[in-house]
This record gives sequence, C-alpha cells and structure tokens, in this order.
Amino acid sequence: MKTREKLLLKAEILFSERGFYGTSINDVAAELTISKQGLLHHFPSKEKLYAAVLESAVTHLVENLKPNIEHELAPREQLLNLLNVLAAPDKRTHRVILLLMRELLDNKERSEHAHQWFLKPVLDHLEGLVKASQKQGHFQEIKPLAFIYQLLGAVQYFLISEPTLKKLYSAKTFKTLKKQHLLELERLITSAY
Amino acid sequence: MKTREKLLLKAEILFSERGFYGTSINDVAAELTISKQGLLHHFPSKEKLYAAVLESAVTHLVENLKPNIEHELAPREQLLNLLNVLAAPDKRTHRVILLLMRELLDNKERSEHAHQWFLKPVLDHLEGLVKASQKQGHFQEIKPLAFIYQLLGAVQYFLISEPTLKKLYSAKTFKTLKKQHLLELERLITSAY
DNA sequence: TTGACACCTTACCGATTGGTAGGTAGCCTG
DNA sequence: CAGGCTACCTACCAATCGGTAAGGTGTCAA
Repeated sequence: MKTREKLLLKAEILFSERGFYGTSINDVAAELTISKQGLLHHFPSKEKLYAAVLESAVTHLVENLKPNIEHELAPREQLLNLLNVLAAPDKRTHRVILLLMRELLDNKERSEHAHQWFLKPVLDHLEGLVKASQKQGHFQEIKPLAFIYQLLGAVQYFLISEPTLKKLYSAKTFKTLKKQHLLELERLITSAY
Repeated sequence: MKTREKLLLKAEILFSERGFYGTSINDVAAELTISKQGLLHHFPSKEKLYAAVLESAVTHLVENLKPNIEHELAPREQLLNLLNVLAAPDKRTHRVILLLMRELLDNKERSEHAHQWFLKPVLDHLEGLVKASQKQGHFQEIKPLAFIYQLLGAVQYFLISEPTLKKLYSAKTFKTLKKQHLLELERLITSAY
C-alpha cells in the first residue's frame, strides 16, 4: 500500500475515534513512523486531509451499500439487506458510520464538506424504492422518507451506543439485546410492507 | 446568576457545539469576559469542568423527562409524551442531547464518566413500563428494551441530522419531513400497543 | 482591627498545535 | 549526465493549549 493510502486509512481511524479536534496530524504521521512533514507533503493541510478522509469514507460506504440495494431484488429485501449491512458492518464500514455521525454533529460549524451530497443519492434511491413499491400496493401506511430515516437512525444510534451498552449490561444481555433490536427493525419493515 | 452557573451554562453550550477537544477553557471564560484563571478558580481542571457539565446536563434531562413519564398516565401515553419531548425539545434539552451523543461517541476512550448510570434509571423505567403493559395484554409482539432503544435512536438521530437535512431539502420539505417522522414514530407505538 | 476566605487578576510556564522554509536522496526522462 | 520531479527529512515558527504561582480586593466574622 502506498504511503498516501496508509495515511488516509490511519487518519480515518483516528478521526473516527477521536474526532477532528481530538486528532493531530502528528499523531497520524507518527503511527506510520513518518514525520509530520511527510504527511503534509501528501495533504497540504489538516483540513485537506480531513476532507480527503471524508470523501474516501463516503465512497466506501456507498460502494459497500450498492450491491445490496441496487440489485434486482424486491424493495422489501433491499431494505432488509441494507439494515443487516448497517447493523453488523465490517470494521471499515463501522468506522465510516462513526465518522459521518461525528460530521453530522459538527457540520453546523465546519459546514463546507460535501458528504451530504454524496449520501443524498442513497437516500433518494431508498425513497424511490419505497415509493415504487407503494404503487404496487405495498407500504401503504407510511411516508417513505420518514420511514427510511427512522430505520437509519435507529440502527446507527444503536451502533454508537454499543460501547456504553456493553458496560451497562452483561455481555450476554447485550448480545440478545442487539439481536432483538435488529429483529424489531426487520419486523418494522415486514409489518409495514 | 452566579459566575459558577454562568460558566457551567456557557461550557455546556460550547462543549455541545464543538466537543471536548474543540473547546478550550479560554474560550469558555472569554465569552463571559473573565480570565481563564477565573474559571480555574471554580473548576480546578478542564476535565472537572466537563464532568460538572455532564452531571448538570444529565440531571436536567432526567428532571425534564420525569413529569412526562412518571406521571399516573397509561404507558402508551407516557411513551408518546416522551417522544414528543425528545422530538421537539427546548433549547437546553436539545443541547444536552447533542452533548450526550458526543459522549456516546467519545466514551470508548475517555470512558470514566458516570452519565450512563444516570440514564440507566430512565431506561429501566421505560422498560418496566412496557413490561407492565405487556402483562395487561398490550405490546405483545415486541421486546421492551429493544423497542424503546429503537424509538430513542430514531428520534435522537433525526435531531442531530436536522442541520444537514435543512441544507439538503427546502425549508418546507424539511418541515413536513420532520412532522412525518414524528408521526411515523407515534404510529409505531400505537400500532405496537 | 485583624485575618481568613471567596473571587478574581496578571504574569508566566512547558508542551503541543498546525504550518513554513529549505534542504536531500533517489528515480525517471531528455 | 543534466535537470526535474516525487517523497521525504530537519529545523524552526508563532499561536494556543491546560495549568501554576503569586498577588490584589472585597466581605464578613472574631
């Protein structure tokens, strides 16, 4: 892997764990045993590095979701697939979700970043999916976008709660809670169908 | 208002907007036109200040929810009330939710803070509420804790998404989306009842 | 009247922050 | 083999970080 990619990956990890202000470019570089100026050669400023991380993160997320939601599956199955990918994400996807959650919290201030436009297509696609399904007589009772946002919110909030919930409950209790939470969301989809 | 309270309030605002690392004690003090050392007189360290903010925030949240959920209302109405308080919170409650969301994201690292134990009673109460209701024949299909977490997650995630959604959609579209989102969650409760 | 305390100040500290300046070693191309 | 480009380096910078030391001022009780 090239140095630039290594930097991008390590920065993604640190930004997602500690946030923008909690991460110094020195930390990022040091973990790869290169100097801070080595990093600044590839990314001319911290902001630029962060922007690059965001972009690659969003790209990864979209690419990761695409095969599950843009396939020739029935809308109901696409939603169920989406849910399962988000509820039990691979490590990188997990990181990306945390990162974007932080960005959601921060971007009232540092609001220039474009990730929203990257994610909008996904949102649009899902909305269109449900709407199309409604024309065939399904999902009659729901408002598409609100419904989807409800799903995304519940599953992502649970994800960031995991460390705390693990401390709050026993490992076993947590595990069943996690399973039940996913089942509840699946039931939400199938019962609205 | 005493200086200490003013500091606590201002710190709550800044921590909720910029996070722990994004806020300096100098910023907090300067906004009240007192010196940094004036602040350090009341709170001996930044960590102590943050801990005090967290505690007062959690206390406020619990006190704010209590009258809505510990009243002599039927469980179903208590849940609906809770939802409405969280979905359209007053400014301070809004801030507190953002703050605790950040804490949820951060506490894998800086994990000593006790807010989880403060919030657990609320969680327990809600869970007990649903369980009691189940014994009377309601909410038969759901797992109480998972169901509640689903509600809390959806409503809080929507809250932190608001600035981004406002940019993504027109003011009018956003407003109806917000209303629909709340209605969906209310429908979720009433249909599960 | 004295002294203890709460509440604040200025002055200062070492460490760390993001970033600049200026170099150097290796490689590719003319 | 000359020149330029990529990919780093050391050295340095001003600004800001959280925090200490020491002192001033007002209030209030002994």
